[in-house]
Amino acid sequence: MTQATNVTPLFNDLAKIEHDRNVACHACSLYSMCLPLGLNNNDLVRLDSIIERSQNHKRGHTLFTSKQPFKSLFVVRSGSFKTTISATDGRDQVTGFYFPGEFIALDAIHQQNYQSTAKALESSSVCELPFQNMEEIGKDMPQLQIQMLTRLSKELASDKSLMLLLGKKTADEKLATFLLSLSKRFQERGFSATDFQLSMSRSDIANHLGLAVETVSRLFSRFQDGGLILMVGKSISLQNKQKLEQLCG
Amino acid sequence: MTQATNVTPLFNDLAKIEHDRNVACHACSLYSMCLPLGLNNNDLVRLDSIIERSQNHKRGHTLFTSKQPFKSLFVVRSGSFKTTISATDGRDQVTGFYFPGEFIALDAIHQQNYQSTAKALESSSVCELPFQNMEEIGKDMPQLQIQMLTRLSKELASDKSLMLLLGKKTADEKLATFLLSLSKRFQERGFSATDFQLSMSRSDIANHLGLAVETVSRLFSRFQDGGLILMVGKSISLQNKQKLEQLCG
DNA sequence: CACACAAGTTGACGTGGATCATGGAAAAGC
DNA sequence: GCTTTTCCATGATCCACGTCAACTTGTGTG
Repeated sequence: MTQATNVTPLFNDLAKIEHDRNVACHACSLYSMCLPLGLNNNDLVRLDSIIERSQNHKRGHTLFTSKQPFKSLFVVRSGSFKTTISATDGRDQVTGFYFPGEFIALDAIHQQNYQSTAKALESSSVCELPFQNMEEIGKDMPQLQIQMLTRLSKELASDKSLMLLLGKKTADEKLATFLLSLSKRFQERGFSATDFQLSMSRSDIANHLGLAVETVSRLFSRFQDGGLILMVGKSISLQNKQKLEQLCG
Repeated sequence: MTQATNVTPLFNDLAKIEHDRNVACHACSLYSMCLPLGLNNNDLVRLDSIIERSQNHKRGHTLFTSKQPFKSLFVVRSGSFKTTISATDGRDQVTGFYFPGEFIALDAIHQQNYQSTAKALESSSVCELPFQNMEEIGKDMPQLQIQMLTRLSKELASDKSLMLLLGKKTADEKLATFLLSLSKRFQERGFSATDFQLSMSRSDIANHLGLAVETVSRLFSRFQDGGLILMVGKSISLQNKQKLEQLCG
């Protein structure tokens, strides 16, 4: 525990990054990794005008649920979210975790309804993009359309990697891959690539990776014993990224 | 075997559907489920002009491989394809099977390179859409852009379902889900929903579902013994769709 | 701060499906 | 045609990970 106080200040906490609800895209700290990248000033203002910036959503708050009518796309502004889909018998699968600058609900565009359920993992906020309006302004903004295609394509690619993970990897490989994927995404956002908070529960992680909670728990312990990581509650520090990379397969 | 000759004429064989290489979109039998749907005549002609229609690709032919520079999207015109991605150690995952009217390589848009490898499962042909040109003409054709978004979103949704399958379902549920998904796609294309050819090998199926070949083989036998299906080589007939649906979970 | 309840850890044990092994059937090459 | 190779089926065995159970640690609430 004394160790914890040592380490904590370094750890990223995405919920701690306060965003003024009224901050426009051009002034947003996420600008460089968000949708508006590459738009000219006029277009940016127009995009800005259709965006609805949310209040804070508390941990556990449901952004939308599967079967609700599809109205808007969402971009995480602060905090983090998970999405899940359910089988008929209630089993569900965590299909993704979403961090600032990332889109939620892209899989709903082709339908009248959301395809999944999105929940905040911590205090979080989003930018809401009413899809009707996006279609409308998109007609005059080819650059925006390209951006959207790119975003969708990127999520597609990462979903395919997850298929490889779910279908072919062992438990160790799964967890190592997961940790490094988080690491990379934090780094892209200007945070430490080695020290961060896991905003999701062990059981969310287990579910996402197709494992049992107990297995994840044991693996964290083994990784720690092996000097790969250092965990204190939800804070994790990657001690040996090279070894983790070897483990990914 | 005598039974086989009885049944065979009914079975769909996508490779058998001959397409004149020069047939334009408006005259194509896939029109109603393909990209151009909803375009006006002018736009259709313009889209038509950038499409390069391929020769026949033989079974096993590689359309593109991962790491090759991304140049074009492809739409299956006849036959079928599989896509795979590989782990560093050579293990690979069949990420999808593609039938007439379906897009291949949507996950490559955001990168310079293809993210996966695409192989023909049988004698097949494709329409090639050079992406540069698509971007170009897309600027004046919002309807085309929407179509593209919709297509991407649809694949995203089906990938999420596959995650649920890979992460949470038992072997029986996996296979039942797979068979019904094929059934649905054949039906959408105007073919029998119950009698069709499996153009992919057992091992492709196993790989795609995160199972061993032996397991798939055993399951086919068990399904047949249980009166759920009737198989002769690569031809399958779904005898009890209702029971299969119950099995999906 | 104490109480209740959810989340996480760890051990013992069981099992679904992988792996290994063998033989037959179909397809591909010559 | 014959040979070779790949594909498929089925039985015997094994093991990675799930399940069950008991305990500890965190967390939110009045």
